[in-house]
Amino acid sequence: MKRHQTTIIDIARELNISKSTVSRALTGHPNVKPETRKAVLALAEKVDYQRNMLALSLVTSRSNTLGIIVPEFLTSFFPQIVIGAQEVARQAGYNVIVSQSDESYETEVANARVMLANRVDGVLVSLTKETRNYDHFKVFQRKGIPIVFFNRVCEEMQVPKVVVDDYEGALGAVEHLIGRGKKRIAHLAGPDSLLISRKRLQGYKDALRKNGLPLLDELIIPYDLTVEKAKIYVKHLLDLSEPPDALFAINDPTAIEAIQVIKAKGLRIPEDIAVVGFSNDYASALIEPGLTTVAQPMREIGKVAVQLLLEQMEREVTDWKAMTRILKTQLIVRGSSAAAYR
Amino acid sequence: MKRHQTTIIDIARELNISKSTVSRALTGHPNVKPETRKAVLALAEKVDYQRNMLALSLVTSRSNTLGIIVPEFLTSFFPQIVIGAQEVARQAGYNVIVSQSDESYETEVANARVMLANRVDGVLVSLTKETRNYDHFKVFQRKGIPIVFFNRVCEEMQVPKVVVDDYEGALGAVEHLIGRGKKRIAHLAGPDSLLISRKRLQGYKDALRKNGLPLLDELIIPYDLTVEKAKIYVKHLLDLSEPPDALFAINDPTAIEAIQVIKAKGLRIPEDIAVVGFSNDYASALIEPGLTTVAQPMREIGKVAVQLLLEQMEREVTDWKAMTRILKTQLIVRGSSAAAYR
DNA sequence: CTGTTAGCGCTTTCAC
DNA sequence: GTGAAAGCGCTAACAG
Repeated sequence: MKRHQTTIIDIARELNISKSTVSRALTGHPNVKPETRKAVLALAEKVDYQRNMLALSLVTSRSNTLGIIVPEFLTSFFPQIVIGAQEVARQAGYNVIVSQSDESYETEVANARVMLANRVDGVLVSLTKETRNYDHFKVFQRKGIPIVFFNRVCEEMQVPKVVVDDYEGALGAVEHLIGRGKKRIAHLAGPDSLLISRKRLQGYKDALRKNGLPLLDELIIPYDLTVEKAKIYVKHLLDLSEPPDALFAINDPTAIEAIQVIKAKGLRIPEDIAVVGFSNDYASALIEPGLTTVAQPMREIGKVAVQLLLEQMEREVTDWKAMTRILKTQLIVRGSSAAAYR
Repeated sequence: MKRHQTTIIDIARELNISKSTVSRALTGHPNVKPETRKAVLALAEKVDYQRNMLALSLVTSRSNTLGIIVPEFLTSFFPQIVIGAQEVARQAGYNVIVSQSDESYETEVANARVMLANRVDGVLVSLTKETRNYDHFKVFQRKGIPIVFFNRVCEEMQVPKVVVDDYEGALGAVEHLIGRGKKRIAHLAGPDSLLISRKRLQGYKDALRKNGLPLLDELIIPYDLTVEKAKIYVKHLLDLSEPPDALFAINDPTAIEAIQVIKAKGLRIPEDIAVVGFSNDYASALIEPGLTTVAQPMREIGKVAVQLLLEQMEREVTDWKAMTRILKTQLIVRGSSAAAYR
């Protein structure tokens, strides 16, 4: 089915002028007689003319589009970041293509191809938990297309990154638990491939160390971030001969799952076992008890990432700034760690 | 900053053949000598050649892109639909551009423009709660670009629509409450502009009527779906001289807000007042008590919508099928309406 | 102020 | 099997 969309040629013919003049009138070029401009604008409006961005992109070799690749879309975390990103992008006159990789490396590679084929002017990326090879992103660098990582960043690439202070956040969260008198604090950690996992783990470890608590291997469980595994490992922890009296989870979905398991087992939160999560997802204020968590400024992450991207786009190709912007987190104390907050 | 991306001309020059041949080799045209093809493919791979979809789109006047316009991105509802939609779109070889309108009519109009300018081959739309004028979507029809509405549909346009059975869902939910012995059932309804609001309201009314319960105006409160208003109206209901013994909310965020307010007031759920929501958002299983709700098949909605869109795209322009696909809902009973389920 | 021309990267006749 | 040429819709010199 071949459609014919109205073009500047149609308008030119109708008005007996050249298409250049129509183009100029439409783009606000100064050198156009007011009446001519008025006539063009009126006709364009009348026939629902929409400038063909594809053709424009071809001639300017800029698509005016930014790509965003996120690992998943299940909780509100990444959608919130996308909202922030879209806001800044739109203000700067850019469209946004979003694709989610379903935590699959293959899909991520395919998504990167799509972005490339659609000639995005820049791309924002948060990696899947599977990604260990970054060739599909290095291509962007080679082609001079700016790339900015956020949240789940690629360490080996020298490009701008936006993260939160995972180490500080984790440290503060665990010290908070220690402050509530907890002594056997377990950590459900993320996969070692993700930098956020390692940073948060480090924060956990240093918090224990600083406060003279022993670091017990049996209380540190790295896992793959799936709900099913979370459930299994929490059960495992509770069944230890000497179970933990607190649990610091790598993220909120995990912490929430933990709370369900703990409650099902008839234990009291936070008296028997306290729980702290990470991110302050929408759901964390809703569960019972409320989840104490390290809040991340989601929208801000999206905004800053786009700003960094726009800055890169105005630069020369070779001049990559590999700075990392670290945003602050904030501990939000709720009932899962402090009975008074119930 | 002008970048040079590798083109078929570069490859042709390198191999001393014409760009036509390169094009043929790349697209799998039969009339290419095997060796030539092999050489082209090898070089393309080596230089990270990515076919420029913009140029392709220009010549084929198809962008291979579908647009999705959703009203918001705050809960998991629309993101889930997007996931389903992307899945089917990808399988059919289409990319997806997503934009969210922030429940703002203005933004929706802008988003529609973007889709048009980017020459999407088809568009999926769910309206904002503000939208009363549909000119920005009628343009698609006039230009012969297929459009499919889902969830929040436009009644006055003769195009395919995907909805769930809001009437049946609401009816079943309210009858469930009646079955639990509730007699003064309030309804926090959505704005009258949305068909889903009216359908669900109708289901509510008919359920009361069928069961010989009075229809009380003071117990029906249409509102604008904001969290703040939800809170105010729930408080208002609880302060009535004769407060309701159950609450049917237009959606889950509203129901969840209601539960918070009711608990804060020290009333028991479901004994003093039962609550039922709509959609089965991620959070509804997490709150305490669990929220009884009318589950919608989110991913399925996205999938079916894209299927309908693809069907339209294979048709002649004029031949619009205005069928409405109605998907089934399922009542999920949890503690907010039935103590036994706690 | 306006028209003419060239060209962005690609596919697609039409020749050979 | 391959090349030459035209054209998708638009902008950007270059002339007038």
